[in-house]
Amino acid sequence: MVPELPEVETIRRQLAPLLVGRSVREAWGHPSPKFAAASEIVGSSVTGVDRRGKYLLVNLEDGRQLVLHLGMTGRVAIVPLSSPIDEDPYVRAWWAFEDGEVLVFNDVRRFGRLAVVRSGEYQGIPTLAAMGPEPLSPGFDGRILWEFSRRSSQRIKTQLLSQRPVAGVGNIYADEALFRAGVNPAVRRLSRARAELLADAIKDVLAAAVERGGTTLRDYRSLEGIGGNQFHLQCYGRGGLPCLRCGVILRSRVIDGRTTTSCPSCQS
DNA sequence: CGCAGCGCCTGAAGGC
DNA sequence: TGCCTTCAGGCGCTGC
Repeated sequence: MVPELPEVETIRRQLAPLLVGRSVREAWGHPSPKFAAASEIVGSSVTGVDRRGKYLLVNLEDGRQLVLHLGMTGRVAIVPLSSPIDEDPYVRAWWAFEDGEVLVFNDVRRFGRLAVVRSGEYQGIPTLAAMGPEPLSPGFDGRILWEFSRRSSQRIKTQLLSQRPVAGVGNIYADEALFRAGVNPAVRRLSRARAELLADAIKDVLAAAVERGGTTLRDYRSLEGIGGNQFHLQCYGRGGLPCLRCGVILRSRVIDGRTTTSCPSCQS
């Protein structure tokens, strides 16, 4: 639904070859402080596109980065300059390149945002500055989750969504990983053994979703269309339906403001 | 410093 | 059919 790590990574892979080497000739940002910085990179050229958690990092030749967060409903697209960009009321920013194509950032609900920073200087973007390790990197393992949970008073699901123990996990993949690891989303501490199970589940769930091009539910679209992971969800969105492992009816409830689905038996 | 609470947004879906 | 309410939710900000 919402772009989480697999969806942002899918977009990054599609966007990178389309942007690298191009120079911004003209740009516009919605006057809201969330988007207004778009025009600061006129004259800069793109050297690469990276990702940290759910943030897209567009590297510029002048040592700065355009940081994009898609929020819930954000989308990016590359379109010809001749397209009717102004007719879409939800375009929040665009960047026109020398060669006549335009990167468009569309976001109906304006939960997304963008920033232009000196490369790696994220003090103005608190979640990015405090971001935990990339889950598909060697720097992430069960010990990280175990130690974080020892120091935290929050429920494990809320810890994951904070982006601090691990990067890029949102509501869909938190529910999926907790289900597959057999961990109750409401617990506040993890045993070392359960932390290992949860770390492995996070890696498995995210890696599989990246391979499938992300999960397409309501809002997410990659540049090239839709992902395929929605057909492989075992827990998210299945409240009231039988657990695929044990048959007990899955329970949906709100934990710290987030709809959460879990198995009362497998995740006890 | 950690964390709870709140506000931001608007289309979709559900109730009557 | 149409109006009203509720829901979706990532993250920044504020204040304890």
